[in-house]
Amino acid sequence: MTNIKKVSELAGVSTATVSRTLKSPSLVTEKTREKVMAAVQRAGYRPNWLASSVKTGRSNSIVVLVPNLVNPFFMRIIEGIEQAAQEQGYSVLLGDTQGKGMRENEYASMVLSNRADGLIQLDHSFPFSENDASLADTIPMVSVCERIPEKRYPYIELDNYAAGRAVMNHLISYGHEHFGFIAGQRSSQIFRDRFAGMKSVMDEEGLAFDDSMLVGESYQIDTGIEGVRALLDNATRPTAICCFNDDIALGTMHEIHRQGLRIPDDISVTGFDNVRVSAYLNPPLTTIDQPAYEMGRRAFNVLVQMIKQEPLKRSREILPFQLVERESSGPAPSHS
Amino acid sequence: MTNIKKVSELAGVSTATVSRTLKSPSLVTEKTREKVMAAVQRAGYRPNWLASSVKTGRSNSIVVLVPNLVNPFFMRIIEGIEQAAQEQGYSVLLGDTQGKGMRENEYASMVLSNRADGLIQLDHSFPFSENDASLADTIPMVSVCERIPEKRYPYIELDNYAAGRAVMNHLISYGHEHFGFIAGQRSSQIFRDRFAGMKSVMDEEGLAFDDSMLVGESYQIDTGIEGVRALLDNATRPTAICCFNDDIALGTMHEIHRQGLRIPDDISVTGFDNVRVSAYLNPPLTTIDQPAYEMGRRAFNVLVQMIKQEPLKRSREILPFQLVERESSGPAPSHS
DNA sequence: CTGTTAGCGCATTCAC
DNA sequence: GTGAATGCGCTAACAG
Repeated sequence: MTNIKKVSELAGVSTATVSRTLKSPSLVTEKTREKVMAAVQRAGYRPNWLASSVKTGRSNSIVVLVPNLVNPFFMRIIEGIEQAAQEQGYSVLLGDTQGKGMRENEYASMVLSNRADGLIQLDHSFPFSENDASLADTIPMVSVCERIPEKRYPYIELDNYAAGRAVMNHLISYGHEHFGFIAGQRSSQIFRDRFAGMKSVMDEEGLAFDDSMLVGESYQIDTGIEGVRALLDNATRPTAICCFNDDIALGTMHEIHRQGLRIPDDISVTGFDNVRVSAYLNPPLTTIDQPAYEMGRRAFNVLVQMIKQEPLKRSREILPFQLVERESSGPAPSHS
Repeated sequence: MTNIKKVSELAGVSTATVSRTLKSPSLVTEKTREKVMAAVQRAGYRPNWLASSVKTGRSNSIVVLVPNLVNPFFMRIIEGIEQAAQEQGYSVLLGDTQGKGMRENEYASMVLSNRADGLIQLDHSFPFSENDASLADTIPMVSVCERIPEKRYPYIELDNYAAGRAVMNHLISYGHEHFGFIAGQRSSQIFRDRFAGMKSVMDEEGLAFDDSMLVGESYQIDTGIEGVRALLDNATRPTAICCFNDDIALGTMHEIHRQGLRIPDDISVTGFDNVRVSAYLNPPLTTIDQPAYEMGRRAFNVLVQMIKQEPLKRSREILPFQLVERESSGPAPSHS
């Protein structure tokens, strides 16, 4: 291990000068700078990042808590986070929680032990353990795309209510009247917002909603498959199915095809997220585009402000969505 | 910042005892342990991870270099790495390189500065800069799914040659004779292996290969789209297209459909990776399944052995693949 | 089993 | 502009 002392001896200066040369070169004469740099080069010296972090008390790392790594929507958010972090000299510690509370606790405690300076949560749960909760009040944390209930942490999200309305308006404009809904986690705020948005339009149009048309409990492909089976068992079949993310929509389309039905001729399908593959499905999926990359960037920027104790302009950022109309949705089939 | 000293005063013991109680509880009396734990609780104390790492010299973190975060195949590998790391008390620093050499250099240098103990490379390039290369010889590094040429680092990969053969045998058994190939990065070893495997079977069967039937330069959806356009412009149209990953296959299928052709009736399509969505495409994709998750786990386990300076049994692990036959491939169309 | 002591490698006072 | 000295928070060696 070549350390700062060795370099200082090699250069014939003090350790302080070496440190200064590397951190704030302007404080040092050009001549000594050259001497030091030559010695650094010759010794193959790398400042020990751990040691300097102990001194400054900041790790320049953040933890990102993500329920899983298979949902490409999350990855796109993380890409944005990572990019912004990289630009500002921060590193990203990946915390794949698998949705398990204990894992969340472990990763969250990394901030408490100075291993990371802040935390971005992609799920809707409060990640700290009971025991840590009291310590957690002052630590920098941001949630993105979801929202942590009953807590005052900043969050970045979509106007999910308006997005829900957009989807429903779109389908109604095609003459649909019977809808199926396949949800993800129902405990989260985004479910409530999206669903409320959809229902508000139905109410305005005088369309009835039946509880049996709402199925699904998780954001997975299989949820779509099982959802279709349940929905098509109903007395009145839906002519349009609203899926609460693109993964569910993928399973939904797959199962509809398997049953020999056509999309959108027999049933229209819509999603949420506008994941990369959605544009290339057969047929391409109508969905709500979320600016995932940008959401990630924003989340990091807000987090960094908290870390640097800068005052936040606002603790809530709502980003614009866009309804992307593709071929998976179309006119309702005429009555037989 | 509550530190170990405050806790020691609160508990009426020395700092060493506090440290011991937390790290190796068996070395202290039950009674003092209780005293200390009570004080820890009361002070809301968390050991400063940075400080203890400076002492031990190990960060218990590793860096994972990944060309991009949108390819779900990579994410599955990272999931395996992260899982294995978590089990052994390591954290994963995410290094999204975007395939850029400078980014690789930066992330790789984290190992040189004690920010991480080791490195897993998912791309095929040597990640260190010219300048760092000499220091890099002794650092723990593993590559997975790709292989770093001219270097002696361990790697985990598939028998890509055999997999290439399997794909070609499958298609030939369906009577295909005219093939198109849409490749990803041609500079990598896996391209050479897979392609050589395919070609070896063609040679054995006396089937000719024409350079114009090989197109594509990157592992992206668009590559598939452009690839199809190029291939279908040829004098003799292929009846089967071998894509070098599932993303390319996705674009390929999309463009074939857009041109009004049917899969597999007019053209068969095969992929590589068996990404999660591939099973749900319309039609489902025939592809080579790679045990990505397991590859990630293995890579981490090998890396940890290197970090701990344990001798490696072997520096090369070949994992089994599997040809997954789905509906995107079928009998060659009969001659018109 | 516990306390004292001495660092880990570096950044930052304070003199000069 | 530079050097000497101090300490970040913790762990490990040694004594007792």
